[in-house]
Amino acid sequence: MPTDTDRLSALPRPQPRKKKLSREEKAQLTLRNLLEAAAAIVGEHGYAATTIANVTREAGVAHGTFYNYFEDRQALFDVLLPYVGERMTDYITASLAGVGGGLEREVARFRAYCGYLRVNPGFYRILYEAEVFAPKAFDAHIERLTEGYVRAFRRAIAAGDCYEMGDEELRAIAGILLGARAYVAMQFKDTGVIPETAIAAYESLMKQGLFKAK
Amino acid sequence: MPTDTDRLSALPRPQPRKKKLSREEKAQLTLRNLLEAAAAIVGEHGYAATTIANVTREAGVAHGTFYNYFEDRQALFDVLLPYVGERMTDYITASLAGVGGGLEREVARFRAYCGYLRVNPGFYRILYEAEVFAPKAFDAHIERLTEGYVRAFRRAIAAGDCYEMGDEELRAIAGILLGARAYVAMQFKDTGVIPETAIAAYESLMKQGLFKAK
Amino acid sequence: MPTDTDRLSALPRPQPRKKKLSREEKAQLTLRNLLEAAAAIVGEHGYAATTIANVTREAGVAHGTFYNYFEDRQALFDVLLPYVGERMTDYITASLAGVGGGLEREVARFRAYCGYLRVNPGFYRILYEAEVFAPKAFDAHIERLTEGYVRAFRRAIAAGDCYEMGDEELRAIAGILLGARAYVAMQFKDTGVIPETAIAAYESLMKQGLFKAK
Amino acid sequence: MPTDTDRLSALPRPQPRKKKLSREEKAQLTLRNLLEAAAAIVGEHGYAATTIANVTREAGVAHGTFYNYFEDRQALFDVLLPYVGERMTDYITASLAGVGGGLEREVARFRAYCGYLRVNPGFYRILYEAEVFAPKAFDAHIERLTEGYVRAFRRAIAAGDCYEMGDEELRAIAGILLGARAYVAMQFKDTGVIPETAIAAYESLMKQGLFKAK
DNA sequence: GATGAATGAGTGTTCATTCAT
DNA sequence: CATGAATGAACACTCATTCAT
Repeated sequence: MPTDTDRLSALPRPQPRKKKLSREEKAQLTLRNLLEAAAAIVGEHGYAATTIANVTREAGVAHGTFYNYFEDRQALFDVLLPYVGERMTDYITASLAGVGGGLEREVARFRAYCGYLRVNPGFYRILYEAEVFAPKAFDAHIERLTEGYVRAFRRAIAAGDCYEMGDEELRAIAGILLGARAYVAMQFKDTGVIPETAIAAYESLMKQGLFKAK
Repeated sequence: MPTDTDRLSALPRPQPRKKKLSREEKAQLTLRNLLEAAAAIVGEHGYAATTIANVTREAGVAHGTFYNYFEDRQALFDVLLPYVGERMTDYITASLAGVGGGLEREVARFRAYCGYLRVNPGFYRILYEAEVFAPKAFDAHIERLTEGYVRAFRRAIAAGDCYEMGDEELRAIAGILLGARAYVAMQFKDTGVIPETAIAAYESLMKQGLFKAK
Repeated sequence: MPTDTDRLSALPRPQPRKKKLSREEKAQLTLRNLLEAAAAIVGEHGYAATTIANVTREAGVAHGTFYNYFEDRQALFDVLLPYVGERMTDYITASLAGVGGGLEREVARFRAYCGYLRVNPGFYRILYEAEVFAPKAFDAHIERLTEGYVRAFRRAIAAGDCYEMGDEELRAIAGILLGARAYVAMQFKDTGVIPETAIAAYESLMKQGLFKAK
Repeated sequence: MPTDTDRLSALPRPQPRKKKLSREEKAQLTLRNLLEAAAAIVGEHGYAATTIANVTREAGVAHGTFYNYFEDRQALFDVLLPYVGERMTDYITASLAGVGGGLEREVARFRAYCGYLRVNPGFYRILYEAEVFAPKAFDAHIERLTEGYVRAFRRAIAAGDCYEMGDEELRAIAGILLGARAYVAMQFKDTGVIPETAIAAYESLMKQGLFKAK
């Protein structure tokens, strides 16, 4: 069954200018419609409220068509976070182009994440409910971000911007920063406003810690 | 309907000297049984798998008895996190008795939290799935912890252990620390081992931040 | 079990002026409260919505107390229409005191029925839903009214006011008049207004029939 | 949801010449089966005893299939009386073909109604319990019959067979006749025998009224 | 006789999944 | 491949009735 993540990266490809879509192109379009429908519904109402009937109705296809693209409902859930998660990291990567290193870059990353959430508020539910409804995808997502963080830290250490640490510690730090990000996002999920005080507090913590040396 | 949190705190009451339990005492016991059963099931299998039939079977009462104590399933969910959350904070408070202030105390708090999770692994799911299944209880729990953190920081600032900050920043910091705690817990939820490297990384972050001053 | 109709007629008896009620008086009061509560609930929401819990709550007694007065829910239903039906016929009988005979009296009866319904709108549901929920009581009520009608017709015939008819025909006529009454009541159950055109039409029908002789 | 009455009239459609039923034809057949099953059960045991499980078992379909055709149980109830009511009026209309006008026609109508009930004894419960379980359908049914009556009276008046009356009075008369019909039906619902005395009494009432002019 | 907690059978409704067309 | 009707297991919730206190 064609539910692997691999297939996702080959998905939409800005359609050429032909009018008639080939059979495979139509299939890709249907898959895309299903995923976008699922993203919209999960983002707004959560995984639990995301029924096959809802998704197919939103996607404009027949109920049974769903099962031509996904083994079952869980397969959709397992693939949804990778699908939207990639867009999120792409956005952040793009936002960081040209930004310096060390603290400045980390704060920019934090800010970019907040900005993404403001424009894509549904991403919050897709991500954080995934821990319950698509735990494997959630773990993979976290693992992917953690590894990205570790690489970034390695570069920052090499550049002398960051304190020396071993890989295990770096992974722990990455987890801490991801958690920080998540909870700050949670706090402003209702308002939708980027919380400047939170960003300032985050920056201060990154820069000097919380407690004075004795 | 008797599902308010208030009633919970009045729950067990070391029984008076009668052998036979009075009607009210038996009712309190039944409520306790239902809550403990729910905590066990949610902790192990999550809210979604927590059916009324499961809970009542585990509690040793009839199916319908559930509805003498809770308006509906959601009412149970709404009350479960307060019920177990109070035990968690009590445990941490007790663990901190006699511990000094500032960094040392914060690290001890982090360690105590990890220790509580190791002994009560179910708490993790009860807490973190609550964001999905009992959002109000979740928000209230976070708010309670945040306020506790802000008070602790205020004391640390007064003692000169902690950098000066306004209330808004303190709340942001509290959120960051709660998030850090959550994600570290998540990372070792499967192994159940206290992650000493994570504690060391946490301590280092609290002490000096992550990035060197230029 | 004490649910027979006989007991009803011995019910409340304007209480004497004693302060302390004797045991039996208290029991009679409770029975009365249960019946009035049931009448209020059935009248407003129908038999189907009339649960034991509702009735006892409205009557201000414990749930289990119900079963000291009625064998089961059906026993209450079986006794409710006799209870309120007697009040209705008493009212109509009183309204007819001093009214002449023949057509005039029948029209006054019709009018009195409409008047009773306006003041006791709940009676409509208690009566007409009884066909479904308390069929025996309903049949008995209809039989009682039918017999009353037959006696009245006999008197009218004896007085020369009414065409001659045998008992079977009189019973049929009684049914027709009861049905007419019911449907007219139904038509104005929402408005609550006495429908003068309907009364006029009824009178005309009683007086000359509907179709001209050829 | 396809529960509108409109769809009902389009139901059976003498099947085209295919042997295999098309998908839509099978769906129509399923809907028919559900309605006939419901009519049988409601007619025999009443709405209250009509469970989804009963209906689907009788119709020979799976429990869940019911919800492909009706939003919920109430939607079935709301559509049942229109479904059978149309058959009843068709029968009566057919019975009146060639019958004269005025009194003769009205008596024939009454007789036809009794005849329909004898052959379709379930109709009685479907109709008269509808006041409780499907009040909107009941009101609509009554309104439809009332309008039919008013039209018939208008014709009779034009033909000089019937006393002059305004529309409001005609509606009242229609209600009276419907009520009469209902109560007479009720009186012989158990025996199933057409009550010739009742028909004679009805005719006499229509012809000359009940009370002699003074 | 009053109380109200406990009981459990019964029912409506949902929805993922299948499969004939 | 697309369709959408059929399926049936599951589940939440109700409520009349019982009975120990």
